[in-house]
Amino acid sequence: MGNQGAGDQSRVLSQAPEQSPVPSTRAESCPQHQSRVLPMSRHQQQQKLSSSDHNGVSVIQSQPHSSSLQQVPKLVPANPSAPGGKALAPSKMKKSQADKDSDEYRQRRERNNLAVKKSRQRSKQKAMDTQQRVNELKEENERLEAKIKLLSKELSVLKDLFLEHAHNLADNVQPPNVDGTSPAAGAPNTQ
Amino acid sequence: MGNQGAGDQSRVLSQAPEQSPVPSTRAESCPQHQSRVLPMSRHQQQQKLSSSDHNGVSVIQSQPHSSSLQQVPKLVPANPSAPGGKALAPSKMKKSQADKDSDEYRQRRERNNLAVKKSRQRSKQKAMDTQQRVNELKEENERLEAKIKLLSKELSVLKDLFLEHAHNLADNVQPPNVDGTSPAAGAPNTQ
DNA sequence: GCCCATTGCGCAATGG
DNA sequence: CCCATTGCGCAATGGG
Repeated sequence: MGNQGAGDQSRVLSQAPEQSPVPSTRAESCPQHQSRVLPMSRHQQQQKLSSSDHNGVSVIQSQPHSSSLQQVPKLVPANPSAPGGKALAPSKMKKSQADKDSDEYRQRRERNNLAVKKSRQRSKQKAMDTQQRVNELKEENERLEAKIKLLSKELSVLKDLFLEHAHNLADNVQPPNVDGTSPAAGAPNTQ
Repeated sequence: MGNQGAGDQSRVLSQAPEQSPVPSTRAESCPQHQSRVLPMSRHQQQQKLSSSDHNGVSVIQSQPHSSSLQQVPKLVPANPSAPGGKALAPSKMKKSQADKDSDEYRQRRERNNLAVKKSRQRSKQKAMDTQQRVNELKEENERLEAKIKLLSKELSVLKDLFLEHAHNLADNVQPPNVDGTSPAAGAPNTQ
């Protein structure tokens, strides 16, 4: 959605009502610029790991409302427009073009691109780690379940043994007594 | 990297060596086009969830080598250039511009953008689910550990009881018999 | 104020 | 041909 252009000189086709809720600042001109050699300063490693370099992309950016908000130019090519109010003259705008050609701008972009690449790589790694953690935990879980099973079995065996023993006592120690008045060896608690 | 421009009509500033390792296909003109209202056909829901709509971005695309490979135009605005060989005349190129303005192209882009948004949303969701899974498994683990602890304790208590009982037997059932010839009530297996 | 990190977004290539 | 996924660059924004 974000796309909107002011100086569209052709191709109006069917729609294009030029709605633009923010009629303010708009870029008109649109030279090609680019072709930057990119000094690759900074860390200058130019890893180029996942290099595809598939396409040459030129991006023409118009700072519409962002500038109208009179914010700081941030990374964007020092937006000298937006004098204070909003919606400046729809004339000269090749200015921003120059900004994009600026050495500084390209450097900033380059650095940001690296940062982005790094960030994404980390993000992906983190995701993989999390998945790995899931697998580990699942394994651990199975181990624990098995142990529980074992312990339970052991416990039941021991209890049975106990019971049996009690019976033996009842049978051997007090064989004559059959009326059930025997205090011990009652219904064994199966707990 | 990829960026390069040919038809910059003004503003050359300092650098701009116009290197271009791929002298082939290049876009020159650079109208603003855009302002596309985007019919939002297809599903036309226009969720606009994370809407920022921060900027209007025009992208001028040159299909350098990809076209030289004489591949199918894919999504790119039907690249009629690349007759067969490579590196075509650096002249007319407003053609591709028209392609980008094409209704079809915009529709394809729009659909792709939606697909991308959807895909990313799912991806993010999946990541969150995985994280959630980790938490659940961790909890489950604790539960199991606790259970193991409990069972172990129970088992040890039972064993002690067993032992004690055996002692009692030895002491009460056969107090007179001290020579150890008694068959029963030997050393209880501690197992 | 600058820098890096993160995030949303659009484009294009590619896989299914 | 369509959609899904992925790599990438841009810009906005957050935190130091």
